[in-house]
Amino acid sequence: MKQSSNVPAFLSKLWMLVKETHTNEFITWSQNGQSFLVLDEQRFAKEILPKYFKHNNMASFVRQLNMYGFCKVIHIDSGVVKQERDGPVEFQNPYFKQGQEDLLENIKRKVSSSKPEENKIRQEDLTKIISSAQKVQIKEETIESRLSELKSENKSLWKEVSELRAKHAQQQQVIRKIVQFIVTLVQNNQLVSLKRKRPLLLNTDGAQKKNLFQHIVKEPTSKSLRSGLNMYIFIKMMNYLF
Amino acid sequence: MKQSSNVPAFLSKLWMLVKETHTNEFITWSQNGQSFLVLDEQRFAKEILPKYFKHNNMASFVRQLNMYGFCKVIHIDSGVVKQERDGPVEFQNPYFKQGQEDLLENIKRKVSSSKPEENKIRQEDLTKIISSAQKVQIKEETIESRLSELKSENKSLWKEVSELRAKHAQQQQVIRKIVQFIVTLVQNNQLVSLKRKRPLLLNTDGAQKKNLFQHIVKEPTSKSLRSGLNMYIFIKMMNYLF
DNA sequence: GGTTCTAGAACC
DNA sequence: GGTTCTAGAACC
Repeated sequence: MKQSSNVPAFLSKLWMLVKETHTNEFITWSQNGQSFLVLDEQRFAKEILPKYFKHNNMASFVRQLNMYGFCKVIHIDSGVVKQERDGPVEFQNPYFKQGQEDLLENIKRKVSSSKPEENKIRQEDLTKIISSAQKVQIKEETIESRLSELKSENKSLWKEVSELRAKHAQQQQVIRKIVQFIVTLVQNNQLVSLKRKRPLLLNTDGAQKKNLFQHIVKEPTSKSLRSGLNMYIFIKMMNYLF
Repeated sequence: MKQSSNVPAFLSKLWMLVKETHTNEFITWSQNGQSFLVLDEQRFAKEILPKYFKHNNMASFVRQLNMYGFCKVIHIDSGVVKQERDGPVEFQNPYFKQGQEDLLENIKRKVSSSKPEENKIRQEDLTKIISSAQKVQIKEETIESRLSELKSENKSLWKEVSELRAKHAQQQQVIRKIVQFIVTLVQNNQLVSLKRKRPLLLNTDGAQKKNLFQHIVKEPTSKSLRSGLNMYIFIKMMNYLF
């Protein structure tokens, strides 16, 4: 089989109508066979149409033609649209040509009302967009909240760091003063009464600790430690401390 | 003047067509005067229409009727739509009633193609929505970035706080050890050689400082300070420090 | 997929 | 605002 089963009823009937000679008084091919003409619209509608279709309205016939992609051919005379009254009506479709019945299968009926779907899709899309926008907004609010918390925490932390640094500096000062106080005591020979003889430890492992001492005591300790005895007391204390 | 100047040409012509007796063969009021009938559509279109309008097409006439809110009246017989072939066509409009010409001014022509505007508005709205969504997204990214920075800063701060606290505790320990060391020295009477007699200051203003001492020295200082002389040295040191 | 009524849109 | 061609949409 060729295409007859694939062609809608309307196209088959139209093809027959245009081709059949006994209807050529009302509907026939145009001179070049590229379109067809309806010669007497009123009689065609009332006498011919009901023989092929379930109506006798030209409007319904035209609706079907448009449905299948047929367009009315506008006649132009010298650049001016000239639609002569009661003249023939001409319709054309790129796949409706005289002698080329095989082209009919290319004519497709336009899908019925795709717009509702499009509108629905648009509404769905809008709904999705709005929904996701709300989610983004909520997320943003959450982040803003978290940001606010972090800022607050940060502020507290900076404050604590500042206070701790101050405390640290203060304690450093306290330690320095304590050591200086002891050094002063030693320098004033208030501990001379202690007469024990012990080896000077500074020469053995004091080198490493000297830096630590100097870091704490502004005054160089060397002056303070002339006496081996004072040095002994001092080193004992430092060993005790660090 | 009443309403004649406010009524569109089509409505005036239609009113005239329906009212005039010489056209009643083709177009006239229905029996109850609530609608009008076109009795012979084909002859009406070809013979009457061109006398009143610039065409002879029933379709154009119907298009205008729809444009002005007229609706075709469907005839129903015993629950079934019965559109008798070649029967009269009936149209109705709530403001087109026999004998009530004053109602005509209420009939408004439907606005021409409001849909393009709606579509444009929709597109504009969509554009705005998308634009604002992008802005929100950019804002969110900025906030996320700021949040990340803050988190990082926060982490560093927590680390520094931790370190400072440790340092503080360590220094506190150092100070405590220093003081304990000195107290030990005093307890061992290594400073007994200093024989100066001085009043005991503790009784005068030592009360406030006692707490401070106890805070630093774990061992109660009272035991360590049995000797007035040792007490003197200790207080001197504490005065020096704080 | 066919028929009908109404509306959109371009052009006048 | 009017006319024309085409399309939407409901109903069959």
